[in-house]
Amino acid sequence: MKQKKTRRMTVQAEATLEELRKLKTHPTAEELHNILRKRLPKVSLGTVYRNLKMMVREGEALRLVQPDGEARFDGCVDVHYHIRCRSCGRLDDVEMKPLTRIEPRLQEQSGWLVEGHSLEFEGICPRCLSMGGVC
Amino acid sequence: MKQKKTRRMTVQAEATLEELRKLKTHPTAEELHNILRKRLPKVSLGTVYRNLKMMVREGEALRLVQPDGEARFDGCVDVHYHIRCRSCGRLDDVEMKPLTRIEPRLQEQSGWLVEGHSLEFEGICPRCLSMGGVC
DNA sequence: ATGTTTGCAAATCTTTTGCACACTT
DNA sequence: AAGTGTGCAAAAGATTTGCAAACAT
Repeated sequence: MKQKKTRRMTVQAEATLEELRKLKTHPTAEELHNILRKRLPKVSLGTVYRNLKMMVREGEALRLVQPDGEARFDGCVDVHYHIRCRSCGRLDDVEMKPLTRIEPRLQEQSGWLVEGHSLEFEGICPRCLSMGGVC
Repeated sequence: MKQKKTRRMTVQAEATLEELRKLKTHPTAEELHNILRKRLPKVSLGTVYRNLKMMVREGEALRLVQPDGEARFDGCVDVHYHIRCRSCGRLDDVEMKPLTRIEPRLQEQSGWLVEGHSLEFEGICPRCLSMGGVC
């Protein structure tokens, strides 16, 4: 028979989820690691990755891939959209209510079972605009 | 003064663009490399990457990042959307006309200069559906 | 002739994994 | 006590880069 595979609440896992939820900057694993080190000086990057992966699997966090392939993480799992700055790379949330009609419509005419969508904008952020597009 | 930096049309670059445009499967660099080898047995993966990067920079191809961070390339640069199968990973084009109203609307109320968007659906493809979700 | 592109291999970068030990339950 | 999570370092996978030779202009 199978093992129980019960999930344990360690200080590392707890702190990771907590800090991620606190941040609104969609940090990379490494950025989050640096922040966590202030509380837990010996926490390893590998552990951060392991816990982030668990959190994503359990639906407690989102994993967002950047154009360069690096991942950013989001502690808010409600459906929402993002916008990325082409100049400085920052990733912000967007104030826009979720599109609810497109999924059923696509499902009808496509033959796919449509289970979700992600929408990401790109452009230049206010800060970079005020600095002439370079920041 | 600056160099000219003229782009040269080598057989490798030409074949890469040609094969990519022919394919509708959004291949990875490695998949494309394998296809190219049939025509150019000694073409290197590095060269494929270099040419793909140029093509993306010049607006001749799109680079699409997958959840695992690996990139897929698309020789069609018209605005269009994709859908990814959660089961087998395939990435198809979607028949849907581009959303034209969301960008200006977002720009007005956000303070960003909005220059583009990408929309990607996910679900289960017809083939996986017919095989019980596993293919 | 000049300067860009190539093939090769080594280097880089992000993420994963094996292992022995610590810790949660 | 049983078995999961951790830290560390090594491994893996994708992409980039340095270099000398080949090639396009």
